[in-house]
Amino acid sequence: MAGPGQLDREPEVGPLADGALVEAALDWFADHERDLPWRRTRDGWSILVSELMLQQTQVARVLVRWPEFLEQFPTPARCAQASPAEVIGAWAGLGYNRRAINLHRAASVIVEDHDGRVPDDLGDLLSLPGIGPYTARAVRVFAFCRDDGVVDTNVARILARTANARLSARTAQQLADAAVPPGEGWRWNQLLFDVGATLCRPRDPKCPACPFRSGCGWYRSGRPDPDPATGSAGVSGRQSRFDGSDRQGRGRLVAALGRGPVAPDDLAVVMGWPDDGLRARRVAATLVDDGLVECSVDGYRLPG
DNA sequence: CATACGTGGAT
DNA sequence: TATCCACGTAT
Repeated sequence: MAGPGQLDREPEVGPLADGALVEAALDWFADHERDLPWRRTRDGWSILVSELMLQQTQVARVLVRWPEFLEQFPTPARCAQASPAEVIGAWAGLGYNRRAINLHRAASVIVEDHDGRVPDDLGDLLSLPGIGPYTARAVRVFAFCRDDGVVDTNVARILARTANARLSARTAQQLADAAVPPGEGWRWNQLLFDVGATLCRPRDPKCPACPFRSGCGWYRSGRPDPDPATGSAGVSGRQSRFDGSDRQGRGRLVAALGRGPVAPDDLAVVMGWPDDGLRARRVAATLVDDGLVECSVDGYRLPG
């Protein structure tokens, strides 16, 4: 069935699924593995919390916050028993506060539907609030030693560059899964994270030091523009400005509520829009919708 | 499929 | 000082 269209088809098995390349990469990892504390546990809850934090926060800050959170909420049951306000408080400063609420809700589902243990079934994990394709597979691989491919933005970039193609989400996941050496899911995915973080950077990638260079389609063709990672599935693009955004006001309100309730008359000032009470109430309503904030005639507070 | 979502660091 | 960047999920 050879035809003109075949060359345009996305690959089903990429260059990473190659024995020699796998060996080179595992050797590289043995010498360059980052020493991160969550790599020393296989506890499902600890892994789940670390992955949720690492979605949005730099490693340096998670290093401090992860053990603190787990000390306060060492199990799904202890998290589910706490009030949303306590979990939001423990999340303070990490950003994307909706995820604190989702974590609290996920803990409740884990207690009620899974006997208090983080499930290892992909569908069960995906059905938990705040857990999508990345986190579900990360938990399966890093807590339960499954052989899934874990596609974050770094892995998505590696996949696109080695395949020298812009990939769809489906193809990226397929390539990632196909590349996992059987029985080596944990090591393989951790090493891809480290290659992405230290070598296969968005700009100025360190190709000469990369264990994948001999099989990398983009490198072998001379790294032409455009970078195939640009616009490939799972690779982050540009973002809107934060200063003056609704997000900024949401963050200010949640931070203030962590210190105590806010009266209706203070809302606009707290959110940073002293001359726009309408906007303040509108944006505060989105936080109420998210379950992050409660509102009454007395004012605003975190949900007890 | 494009956009909203937070905070801090890098340039 | 201003701008850009990271990070996956929900919708």
